[in-house]
Amino acid sequence: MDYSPRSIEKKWKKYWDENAVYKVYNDTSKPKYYVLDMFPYPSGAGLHVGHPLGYIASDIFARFKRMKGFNVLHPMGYDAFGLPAEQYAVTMGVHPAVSTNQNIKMFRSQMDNLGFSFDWSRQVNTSDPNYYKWTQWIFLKLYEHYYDNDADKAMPISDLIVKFEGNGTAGVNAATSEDVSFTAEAWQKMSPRERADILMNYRLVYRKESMVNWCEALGTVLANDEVKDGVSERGGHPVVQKPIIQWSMRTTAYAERLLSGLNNVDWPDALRAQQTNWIGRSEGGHMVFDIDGHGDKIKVFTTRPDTVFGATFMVLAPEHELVAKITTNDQKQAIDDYLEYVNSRSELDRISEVKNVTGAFTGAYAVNPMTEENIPIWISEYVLAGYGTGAIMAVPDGDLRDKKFAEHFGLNIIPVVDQTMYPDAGPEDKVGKMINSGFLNGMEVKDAIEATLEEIERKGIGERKINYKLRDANYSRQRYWGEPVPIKYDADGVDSRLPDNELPLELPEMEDFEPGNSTEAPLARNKEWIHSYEGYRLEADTMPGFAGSSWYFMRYMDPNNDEAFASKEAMDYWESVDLYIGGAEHAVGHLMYSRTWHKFLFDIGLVPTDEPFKKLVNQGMIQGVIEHMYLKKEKTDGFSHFICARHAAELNILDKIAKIPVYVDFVNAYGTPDSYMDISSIKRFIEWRPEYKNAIFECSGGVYQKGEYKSHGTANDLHMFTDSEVGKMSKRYFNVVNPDDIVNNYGADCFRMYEMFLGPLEQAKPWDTKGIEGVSKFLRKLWSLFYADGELAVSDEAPTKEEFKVLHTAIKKISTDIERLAFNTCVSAFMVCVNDLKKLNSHKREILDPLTRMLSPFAPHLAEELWQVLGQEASVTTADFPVADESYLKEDSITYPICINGKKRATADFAVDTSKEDMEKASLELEAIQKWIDGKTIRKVIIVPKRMVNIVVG
RNA sequence: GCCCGAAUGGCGGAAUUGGUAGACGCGCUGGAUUCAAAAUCCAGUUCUGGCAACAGAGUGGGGGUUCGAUUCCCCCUUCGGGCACCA
Repeated sequence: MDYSPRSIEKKWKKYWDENAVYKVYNDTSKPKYYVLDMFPYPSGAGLHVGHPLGYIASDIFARFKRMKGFNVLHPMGYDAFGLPAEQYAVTMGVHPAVSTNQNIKMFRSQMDNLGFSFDWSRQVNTSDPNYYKWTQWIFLKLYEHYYDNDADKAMPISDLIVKFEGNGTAGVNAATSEDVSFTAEAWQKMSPRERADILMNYRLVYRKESMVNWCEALGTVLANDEVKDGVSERGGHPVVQKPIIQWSMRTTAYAERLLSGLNNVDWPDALRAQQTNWIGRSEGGHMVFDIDGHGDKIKVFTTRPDTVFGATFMVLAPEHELVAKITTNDQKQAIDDYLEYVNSRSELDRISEVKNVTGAFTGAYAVNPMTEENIPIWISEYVLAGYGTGAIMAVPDGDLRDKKFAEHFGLNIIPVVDQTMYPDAGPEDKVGKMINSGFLNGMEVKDAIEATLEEIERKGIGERKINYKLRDANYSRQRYWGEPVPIKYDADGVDSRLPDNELPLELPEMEDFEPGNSTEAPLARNKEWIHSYEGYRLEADTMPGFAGSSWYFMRYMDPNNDEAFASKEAMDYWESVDLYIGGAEHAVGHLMYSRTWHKFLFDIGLVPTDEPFKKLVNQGMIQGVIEHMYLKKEKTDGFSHFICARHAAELNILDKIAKIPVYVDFVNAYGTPDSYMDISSIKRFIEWRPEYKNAIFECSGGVYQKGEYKSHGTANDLHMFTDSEVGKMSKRYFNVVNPDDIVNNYGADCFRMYEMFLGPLEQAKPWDTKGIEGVSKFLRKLWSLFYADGELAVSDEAPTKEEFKVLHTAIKKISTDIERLAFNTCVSAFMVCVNDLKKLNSHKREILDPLTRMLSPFAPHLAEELWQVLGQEASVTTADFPVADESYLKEDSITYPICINGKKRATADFAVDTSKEDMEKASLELEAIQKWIDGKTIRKVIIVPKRMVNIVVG
């Protein structure tokens, strides 16, 4: 009988299905382990070989843990709401509900092809009303809480109202959008609308007019992490800043805990660094400057209070609220012109022209509180409205940007830090001695910072302050395909929540779901739905994609509960995710939002842990080979003109060519430095791209056009080198390898093992289809240990010590390597083991039984089949993972390298119990060693047990 | 500009706490089998010199610590990823 992966895999897939082998029960008698994959959004593109990498790794680990006696939760679901799903629907011209369902079916069938051990009965789908009911419910919990800075946790808004009624804002220390203060009496006198507005200032999800990233092409607001390089992450459309009334989530309230929590998780350093950067904590102080002739004051944030004596001007963000107030009549025109210029610029313009110095003078002056001197107030783009207070004290001597600004506009520069003692330091380094700085003169910068902070606190003109780059997340999307926000407004605009028993607030069916070209959301067009509640108007914006994905991992614990998002018992048992595997692209988006949600749910006692994901691993991308043809930018006699890549280099015209990607299978020897196209490949190319049917193809040997090859004299055929590089696997590079094809040719087991064999899980690595032969060969070899010459070969004979040694070496290596997720070396260990057994011609049951169990996480279908061949009844996935017996690994004697000054010069066998003295003596007497120590003194002899003998001579 | 990470044969990559560098696979070379091919099996494969035994060099480059460094420390180069006027 030959190894036939197709029939085996079909058979066992059916068996697993029918016997619900992977169904998980909340069986609290066993220790639990939770292995999670980042769930996919069901796009229409289908999987390529890179996608399943993380799923395969998590599946191997989940199966391993299961065999080690853990009750393993290993679920899968779909992130079906949100922009990508809706964009796909819009481009395909179908309803997102329809396309989402189709895509889910396709994903499911592709995943089923690979033998994953997901418990599909726990599947979640974020666009299912039974699921998003709880997304809305958690949203309302956020809405009903505020962040109490003193308690350092979320507290009910109802508590806050009690405080307002008693003492107004006195004694309230909470995270807010704006500082407000009022008395209890004032609170009593407020209208419902005024009170509602006040409370909004505290809620953890709040509605407010704020500057947002508006993407016209997508017709919606985007969160900061959805904007990359000034354009939308999805589609690369321009993004502008625009003031819109919309919902936000007060992530900033959790900034400090999001930062400190990173110390308690086992995550990759790169990811932690990225989140740390994104949070961007900086210590400094607030300082208040009087404005000459105005009652208003300007508050600034600075990390360098010590340099205040050198603050020779101030800069406000163009959007700063005081700009209009303080601008003098003389300067009004200049300021208006500048504001118009600022408004005309997109995010992309701002980013690409960072170096340009621009600004305008308001005509007003502030008073430097230390020097008492009047300093001019300017506005400029380089001061951001969203960070700090949107205003700075400018110290040309302490900050390069301030310096450039001062030089450009001819403003005063006072040196305040003498850094001559630190020749390598720049102005941004906090070192040097203070000069021209009154009471600070002579102090070191670090001491001066402290002294200034004490001084401003004493004077009452400022205080210590920690600032974060992290911004509150935009929570509204002016799109159709998302969770409706369960909030209604009365005629006065007073907001209120829907009661729990009205949830879910279902997304209405709409034929016309496309985004409008204004900021009005599609749901606003559905008048009937909007006015579902008599006398009220429903919120028309929907929630962003990250809403549903911020808590889905808790739902898997108890997916069908309609009393709670998950029962307390289920959560107390499963607790949190032990291992989370997914792409690094979610570093600051999904992972930041879910941590915030989780900390909030922890604060209000609804989840048992503060952090959701204990250990996290980013799987690396599997890359493809991209082959380019070189096309001259200018046509020749009206024809497109392709040129051999090497010939173009010889002619030195590389700057005059465009690279166009072609299907890799048009190219001979693709992926190598010698990849090239000949006439038959060119013919296939022309068939694919008829617009080039008359194009000229030129290499150093000749020219091909319209089916005719004209040699330059040499007899060579057309041989056009292409340009190979390794890069993303993507439709636009025509280099996508479909896992279904690989599975059809080699089987899922082979595909799984090969993906793991390619390299370390976390590393990017190129796909090479040829290499899979090695794994395929290994599987057939393994099969031949069970069936030799088509006959069942398993024998009940007792194995030799040598056979046991081969087996237990592999068990030891593989079980430690699975634990550290080094699956690539596991596959190597399997190969070594099978090769050795093959050499020993070993077909013994006592060897093959543990080998089969050990194989099961990697090649589950094949392992089941072999398990049955061995005469076992139940599924191998419920068997125990073998344990290495160290007694077989012990050696009677060990071969030691004998080194002279660290260089190996001989080897010698020593019995394990040989004393160090005897080993030293024997080593020095070795003939091969004698010639190396001849005439030299022996300084010492180092003996490292089980490793080596090193003789130091000199 | 700032913050991470990486660099090992022709290629993908191995190498627990510093202890025989190149496991395993691909590719390549030679051989067996075959009428022939595929498949399979065996042997070889870091570089230089040598028929060989063997010798020398060798983990991006330069320095250091050590009996001994792919591994630890300092400097530099290149590549990859992230952030980007954050006061």
